[in-house]
Amino acid sequence: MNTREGVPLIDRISKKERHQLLLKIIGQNPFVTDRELTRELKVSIQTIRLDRMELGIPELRERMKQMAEHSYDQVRSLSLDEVVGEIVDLQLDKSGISIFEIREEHVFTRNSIARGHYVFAQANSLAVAVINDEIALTASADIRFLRQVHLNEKCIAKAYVRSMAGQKGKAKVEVFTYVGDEMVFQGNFVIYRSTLEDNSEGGVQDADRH
Amino acid sequence: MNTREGVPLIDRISKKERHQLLLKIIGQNPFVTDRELTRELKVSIQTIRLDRMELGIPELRERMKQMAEHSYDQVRSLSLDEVVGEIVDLQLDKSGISIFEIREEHVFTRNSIARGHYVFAQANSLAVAVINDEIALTASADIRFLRQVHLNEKCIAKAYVRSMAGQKGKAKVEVFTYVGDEMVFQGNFVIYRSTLEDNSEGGVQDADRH
DNA sequence: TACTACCTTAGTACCAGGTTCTAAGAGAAA
DNA sequence: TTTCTCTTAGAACCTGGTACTAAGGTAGTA
Repeated sequence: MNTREGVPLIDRISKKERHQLLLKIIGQNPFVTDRELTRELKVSIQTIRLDRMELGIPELRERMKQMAEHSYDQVRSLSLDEVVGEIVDLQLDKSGISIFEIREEHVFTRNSIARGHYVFAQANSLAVAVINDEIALTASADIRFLRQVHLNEKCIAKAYVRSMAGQKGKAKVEVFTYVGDEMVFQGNFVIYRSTLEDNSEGGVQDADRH
Repeated sequence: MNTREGVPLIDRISKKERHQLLLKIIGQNPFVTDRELTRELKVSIQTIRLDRMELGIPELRERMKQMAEHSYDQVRSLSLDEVVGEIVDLQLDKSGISIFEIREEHVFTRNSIARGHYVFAQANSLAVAVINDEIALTASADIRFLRQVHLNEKCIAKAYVRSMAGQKGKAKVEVFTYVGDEMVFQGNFVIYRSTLEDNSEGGVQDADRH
């Protein structure tokens, strides 16, 4: 044990401890190089590399690549997220259907139950989308969460336009969300609509909606 | 101009065109190497590198690093996002305040008005957070969007626990959201709570909540 | 026609941050 | 003493570049 004179075990830590420390350091800062790690852990660069191998930690560049790819995927899926849920059927001013699968990022980590606002967001997005109007905004809503929705469940929301209130600027939309044939959510939305209200801005109500 | 025999200007494009193409290709796939680009653009690797220099496009590794750093920041801010909005005051089972700033990603691109479900999400998160319970889930809600919220506006949500319904498993929470001193949203939430319901699982109601 | 400017290509040296492999020493256990 | 694990060292090699020098083609112009 460290045959030197008075110095007994100064900062000599076990392999296991070093591995824990290594995981922690890389966890906190994934952009650290092996050379920087030698300074923090006081071992040679070869040891660092053996450690990474044992722990299955890829090299810095690979770590960055994975993060970059991950973020690229995320950005792409977020930009698709104009609407929460995928609209699979849409009859403007009549009805619409959207599908939304509950993933990790939508649930409480404690119990894997979906956060209410994601279920709401799907219904809200669909209620807005189904209104054939340039500007459609939620005015109010009356909602019920009928049963908990869990990780990996697929929510199918169906929206029906119930009343156009004589073009008076508001539409009522009813949304039912199902998992399988169980209803998990029900909401009555009142949606503001812009067109044909007071000033007819002419011809925009057929603008491209997808 | 291409002194060879019959072949006139076959896929000989101008520098400008090549630059446009280069930008497009890297835009579509930031993970492309210079070597791969030589195959797509039919020029030498030196030309590719001169082009990148002129256009100020960094090398592959630098591009990946930037994306990774960007996503790292995002992930960190997202993981704070257990709750939509930042909770600045919390008196469990009594009241809470959260702040949420409307950014680009929260608005309709057309008119920069916040999507309703973000405003709802802030209120819903706060309503759930204010309940001092292991498991708290939204059962139903009655909400009003009182005025549109625009890009860069700061929403301040205040939640008040109105009734504990005699520990019967439900709590009523009222949430008011303001921009400045204007009320923009109001919601009445009914929140399921787990503890002290039918089976007393003992001592968990003081579990760490932050 | 020659001169000049620009574009393109080739090649070399060098770099960071590694992998892979061989080898050897130190300390502890059998 | 031998054996084993842990640690360190060093060399060869890899990818995806940068930085720099040099040379050839092409085009326009005097």
